[in-house]
Amino acid sequence: MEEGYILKEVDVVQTIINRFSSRDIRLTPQRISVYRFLLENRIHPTVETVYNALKVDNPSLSKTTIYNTVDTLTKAGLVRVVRTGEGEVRLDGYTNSHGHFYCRECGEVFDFSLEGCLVPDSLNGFEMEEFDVHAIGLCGPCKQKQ
Amino acid sequence: MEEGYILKEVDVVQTIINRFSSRDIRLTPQRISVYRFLLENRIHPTVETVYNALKVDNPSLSKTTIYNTVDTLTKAGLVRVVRTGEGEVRLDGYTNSHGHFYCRECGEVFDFSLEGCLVPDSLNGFEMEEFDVHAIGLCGPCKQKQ
DNA sequence: TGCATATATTTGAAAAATTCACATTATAAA
DNA sequence: TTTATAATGTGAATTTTTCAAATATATGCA
Repeated sequence: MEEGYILKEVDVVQTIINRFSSRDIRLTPQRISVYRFLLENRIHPTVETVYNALKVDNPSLSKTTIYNTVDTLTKAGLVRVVRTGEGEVRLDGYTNSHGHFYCRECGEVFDFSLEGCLVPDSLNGFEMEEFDVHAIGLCGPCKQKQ
Repeated sequence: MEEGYILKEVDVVQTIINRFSSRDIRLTPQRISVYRFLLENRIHPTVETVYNALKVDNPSLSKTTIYNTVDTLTKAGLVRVVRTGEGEVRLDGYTNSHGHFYCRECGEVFDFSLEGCLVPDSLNGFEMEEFDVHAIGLCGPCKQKQ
């Protein structure tokens, strides 16, 4: 299965196991639940949101573990840390190329396509490892309410 | 004079006075020195860097004033707050359109042109207020050293 | 020039987010 | 099952940013 796309629910856990195994990431319940939450909830949650959601089923879960897991999965290319223009840290379990729009009214983060946005060529001699595009403004619903 | 370009040293203070006055920003020595530092030092400094640099001539300067000033000048469109992909807050006294490249080795931030990077059209009904592009990687010098 | 008023600065404390050290516990491989 | 290695959880520490309140300053007007 190609990575970066929405998974059928029944496949999720097996997919996570495969991805972790192929990257030599140890399988722990905490890591699986964090990654699963990100794959099944495309809401660009904060660390706090993930923590609160998973604490319900695992009261001993610690926030440090979320930070550690995000770090591990980010380095493995399975998770992206998105920083909104206002500095909030949001998590994304999908690492295919896309931009992020942050609504300053409701706080929601929306994905958008980066077609037409070419990587600049004025950086000769530089080695680009990440390329991020983000926008701030009002989303459709919030714009209409005004 | 068009805004957003490098100023001759002799013009800087008068330019700052004009820009502040036309935006009803009170002229205080602290604000002038912060903005002047950003215009004369295109190094995308941190708040800490600005604070340390200006403290030399004004020992009673407080970091809160830097934060307040950055806030005021950002809202007035004279300063940009740049957040590197790694989350560091950097300041930029130039608000014309350009992207930012962060070197993860030396920490320097480089400007690059955004020509060819079109604002996406897949956001119909949204109101875009800011549009930021940033990259992470190795700058030329750091790449060669490796 | 001096006064009045609104605004800015400073200080120290507080809050929020993230990292750290270390003891405990769990995973994976033999 | 055993063992070595690695991950988790705890609480404290660090870092960055914000806040409230007292003091000081800038600006407009007499």
